[in-house]
Amino acid sequence: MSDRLARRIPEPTVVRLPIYQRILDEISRTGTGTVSSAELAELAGVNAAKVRKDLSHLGTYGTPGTGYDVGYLLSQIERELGLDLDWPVIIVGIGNLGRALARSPGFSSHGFRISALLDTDPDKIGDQIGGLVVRRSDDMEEIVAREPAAIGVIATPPAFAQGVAERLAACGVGSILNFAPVVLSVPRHVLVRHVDLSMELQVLSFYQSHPELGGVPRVVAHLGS
Amino acid sequence: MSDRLARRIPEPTVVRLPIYQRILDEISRTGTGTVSSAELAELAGVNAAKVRKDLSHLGTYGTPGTGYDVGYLLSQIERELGLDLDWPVIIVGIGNLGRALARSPGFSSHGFRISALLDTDPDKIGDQIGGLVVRRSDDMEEIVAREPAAIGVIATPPAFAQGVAERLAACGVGSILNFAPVVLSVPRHVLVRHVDLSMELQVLSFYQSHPELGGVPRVVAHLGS
DNA sequence: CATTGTGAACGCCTTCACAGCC
DNA sequence: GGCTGTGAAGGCGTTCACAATG
Repeated sequence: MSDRLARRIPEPTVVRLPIYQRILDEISRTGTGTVSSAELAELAGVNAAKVRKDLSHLGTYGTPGTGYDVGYLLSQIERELGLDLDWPVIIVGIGNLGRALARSPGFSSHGFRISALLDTDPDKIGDQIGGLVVRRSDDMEEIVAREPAAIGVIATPPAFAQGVAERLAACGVGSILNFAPVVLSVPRHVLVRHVDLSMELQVLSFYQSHPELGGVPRVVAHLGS
Repeated sequence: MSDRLARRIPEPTVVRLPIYQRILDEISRTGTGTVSSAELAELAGVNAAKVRKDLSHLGTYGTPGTGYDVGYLLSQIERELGLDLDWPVIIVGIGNLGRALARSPGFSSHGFRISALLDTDPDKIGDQIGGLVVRRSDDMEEIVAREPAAIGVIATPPAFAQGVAERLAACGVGSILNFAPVVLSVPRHVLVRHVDLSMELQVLSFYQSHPELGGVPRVVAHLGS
């Protein structure tokens, strides 16, 4: 189980990999050379068995009696996540949220790179945000043709999200991160993840109105589902 | 199965309830009186069996041969989610994201109501955002004592998130929505949900670098879990 | 001797399929 | 006839527990 590729990795594991990545990245800066599954589990808020099972899907990177080499494990996880590649991101909808995302460090590191900012509002077009100029949404096709984007981020009002999604898909964008509160319909080959901020509030209000069910979730990464 | 409370509702179902809620809310505005599980499923991007099973956890609200009464089902879901209650929300960290959240319609509807905006930056304190004034984070205890908050939203830089979480918990906040890229540790009775925007990008880059695994997720709600 | 990797048991959500009902 | 509610079957991730290993 240590070499081949194309072995399937369960989605819950994929969602946890970025957590391990961040933790290992922090540990690696403090100089520690090794971590055990128990330590990683503690920091990630999960149990040790899960950590070992998750990591076993990537390969046999641990040493019995010792643990995992931090730097090596980190590099393997980053490779698995594709963070060693270049991921141009195009953000459509430069309202408050779009602006926040454009300035977010997480959108400009580890292979992610914002390639364009698009909006329809003439007042916003031409604005500079983090070194990029906001351009006309109408020019999406032309812009992406010139410089392809791998990931499209939709931060528009809900009414425009489906249309934007279709155009992004037609432009060849491979995946979409959707912040608009609508269910998108896109070609089968386009991957969509949906982050609905107010949905999160509603889940919290559910559990807070049902203290009987209280003990259910401790920490949920989602955005995870 | 139609009356009692305290029957447990699976977390995946809870996470889908807000989706149904939004869809039913839209449908109810167009006047349609009835929906079938198949129609709801189509709009929610899931299958009909799941819709029926989900709804059956709330009660027996459907009519065989007809479907569900939109208005009635909507009101039942909203009651289940606690949206008929008042949920004061306090936002800590008024950077780009905090500002975006403060202005987000989803944070000021359906029982949610922003009760305070907090930041440590003297330049921001006193700013008006959506009718509220940004106040000093140092005054959190005093502010919450005067007007309790049910939900705390953390939109601070990662280094401050754990400290803010502890203070929110100490103030009696029942649940926390955390946007900082750190795993929070809080008292058992405090519910935490974590939304990590850059984690979402990493999940997308994973699937896009592994086309072999391509067919795995179609639409993921999570923030989502 | 501490810790990994993993087969097996377990639990839970999803999907099926159909009886029951309008 | 159309559609719901649900028991049963199925699938899959989690947890257990321990043999294997440095």
